[in-house]
Amino acid sequence: MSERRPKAGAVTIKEVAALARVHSSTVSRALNPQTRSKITDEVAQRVIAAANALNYQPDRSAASLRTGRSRLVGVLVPDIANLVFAPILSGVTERLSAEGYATLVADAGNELDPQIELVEGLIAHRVDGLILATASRDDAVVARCLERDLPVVLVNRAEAQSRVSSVVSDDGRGMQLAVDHLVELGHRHIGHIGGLEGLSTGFLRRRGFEAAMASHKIRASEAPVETASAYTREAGAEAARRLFDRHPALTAIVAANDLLALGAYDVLQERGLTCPADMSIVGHNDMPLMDLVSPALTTVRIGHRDMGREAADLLVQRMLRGDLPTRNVMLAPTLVRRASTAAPKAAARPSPRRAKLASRRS
Amino acid sequence: MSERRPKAGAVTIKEVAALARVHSSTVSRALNPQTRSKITDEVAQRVIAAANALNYQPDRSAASLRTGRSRLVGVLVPDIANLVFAPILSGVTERLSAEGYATLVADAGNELDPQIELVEGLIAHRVDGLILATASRDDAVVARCLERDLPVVLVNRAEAQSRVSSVVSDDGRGMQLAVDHLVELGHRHIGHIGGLEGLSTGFLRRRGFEAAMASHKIRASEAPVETASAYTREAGAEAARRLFDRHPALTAIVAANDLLALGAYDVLQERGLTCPADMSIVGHNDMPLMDLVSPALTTVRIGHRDMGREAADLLVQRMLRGDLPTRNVMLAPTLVRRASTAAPKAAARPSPRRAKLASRRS
DNA sequence: GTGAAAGCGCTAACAC
DNA sequence: GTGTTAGCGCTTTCAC
Repeated sequence: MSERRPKAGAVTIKEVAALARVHSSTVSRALNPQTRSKITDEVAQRVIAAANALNYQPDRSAASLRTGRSRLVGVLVPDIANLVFAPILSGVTERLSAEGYATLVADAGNELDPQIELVEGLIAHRVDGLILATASRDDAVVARCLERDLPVVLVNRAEAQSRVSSVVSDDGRGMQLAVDHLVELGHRHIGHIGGLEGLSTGFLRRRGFEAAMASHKIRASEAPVETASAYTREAGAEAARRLFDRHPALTAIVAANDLLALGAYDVLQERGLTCPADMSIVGHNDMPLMDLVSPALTTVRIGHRDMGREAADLLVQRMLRGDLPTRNVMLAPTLVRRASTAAPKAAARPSPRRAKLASRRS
Repeated sequence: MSERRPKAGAVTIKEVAALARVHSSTVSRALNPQTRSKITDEVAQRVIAAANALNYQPDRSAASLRTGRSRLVGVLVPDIANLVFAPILSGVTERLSAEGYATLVADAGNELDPQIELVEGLIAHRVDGLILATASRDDAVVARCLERDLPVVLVNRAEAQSRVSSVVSDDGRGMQLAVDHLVELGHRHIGHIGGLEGLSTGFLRRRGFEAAMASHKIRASEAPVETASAYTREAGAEAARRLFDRHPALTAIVAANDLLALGAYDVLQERGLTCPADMSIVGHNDMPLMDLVSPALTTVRIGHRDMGREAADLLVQRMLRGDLPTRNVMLAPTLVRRASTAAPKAAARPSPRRAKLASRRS
């Protein structure tokens, strides 16, 4: 018929059936844990022996066609080369493969159109579910999946309305930890390099920063915010420049993520300033290697691997039963104190309160 | 029949055919670029309009079952959380998705059994080909794929015998660059922290180191090697300790990769030594962030993203035509000079040649 | 408990 | 150029 070259070793269920001298449907039943009980032990053993002898692997695309379930899960990440997604992917694939699912990874960027296109491609492969690390606060991909009744779980970034389950870090709490730490060191003029407002991480961390500053009775005018145009070192540097230029009294920066913080490092260097002597900096994420940059970055640690695992668990449950309520899991972040934060220079703006707070440091 | 919940929007070819008032096979032909020419333009337009109206996506598992081709490619990485594999994956998925393939990523570790199991799983999904970033110098997974006539391309690590196509960096050349640089700075006692000898990277870089040292007429006794038990910072630290303890005259280290070099950093720190004043260190790979560690790491840069792209290209061609000769592509590495290398301390071992070489530095 | 038979959605060989 | 038909390999209903 076609010129398709049959893969050597692509053993079919019929060959196994012939070897075990049973019907192919019996082979199917014997090999499926769900239906194994319907078969005599003796026959089942014979089938299993035959399957092993031939190194039989059921064709999943045939099974998928028949059952409507592919045991394939799609994962969309905005940038596979960005270091924070590596541990997320690691957690996701670990858990999914343990549950018998294979993972289709798509590097989808931040634009909607390619994302939709990639999702359509994944749907064409009849994925049983989707994990999105790309979600915006109002995500069109989520809407599309909802229409199609395709199980989805969000990871790292959540939607504003909780239409689907998600696993994220408690971003507000993370910012409170960061600000508390700086205030404790004696800082009162703290700036924020914000992430994109369209993403939950950008939005909630900015709000968390403002709330945390307010909780210390610091006026908004002494808590300036500059929003970066992307989660990159370069965009972080640009925002840091604006912040430093407009607010020379600043003694500390809280960045919405580590890459933005590293951009601030670059600006300090280009201006001949040093961290933490001239400026304290706090990041967010604790990406790999943040303990080795110079100065080692004080940052809010998120358990990205756990986040990936949890998201995979949620998705597996949702794929098993479609009627489960959506769950929005928040993981607790922790502050990792390193060398990029210290008390502000005493000379900067002497004040009784300042001196008192500053003296607290060990 | 079954209790399978039909996915909303899972439009079949028959529905498209009904809407376009043609037979399903005509729809298939009209939508397939290969067979489109067999159809009248007018009918084709009608079919395409109907397909768009219904948002039709052909079921790839059905097509796969019929054609024997799944448009699925499996990628095996030894550690998805290891930063060097992120850019490789990025290049691979970029190129594969451009060619219409989806990528099944498996985090396979370094053990053979789980690797085989994962590959069997990928084969069950009827992948059209495999990209292995996991290969050992004599790889059992490759053997298995060869038996099954499954297209494979190796990336980053090659086999000793070139049974299949591969894309790797020229590891020997990389080591020559590293050693040349150190010798030029005045170093004569240079140690090597080697990678696993069972992997081409470990084996060829160690041999490259020895050859490069010999090319400078440095005796093997002044070019000691310690092999690390894994490509990790911790294993690098252990090997560095052995090297320093046994060869106190050493003034420089060339590590088989960046992580091992960072392990050497850790040992210098624990012994109160500084790099590059007391010891110069060169890495290999130029992973992300190596410019930001302290001191910024001098290292051999490999174009991992390009490597991934090339490997994907090779695989696509191999999947199209099975009779292509194997190709073993070597990418040229470059040396990135940063702050972790400098001339050895003049005091260390004064000698006329040493002084002369050292004086060369700018 | 096992066999027989149908059919998932698609494509390609074969008619006309 | 288009319709008809068969069948990819599997699972599941239906018979016995």
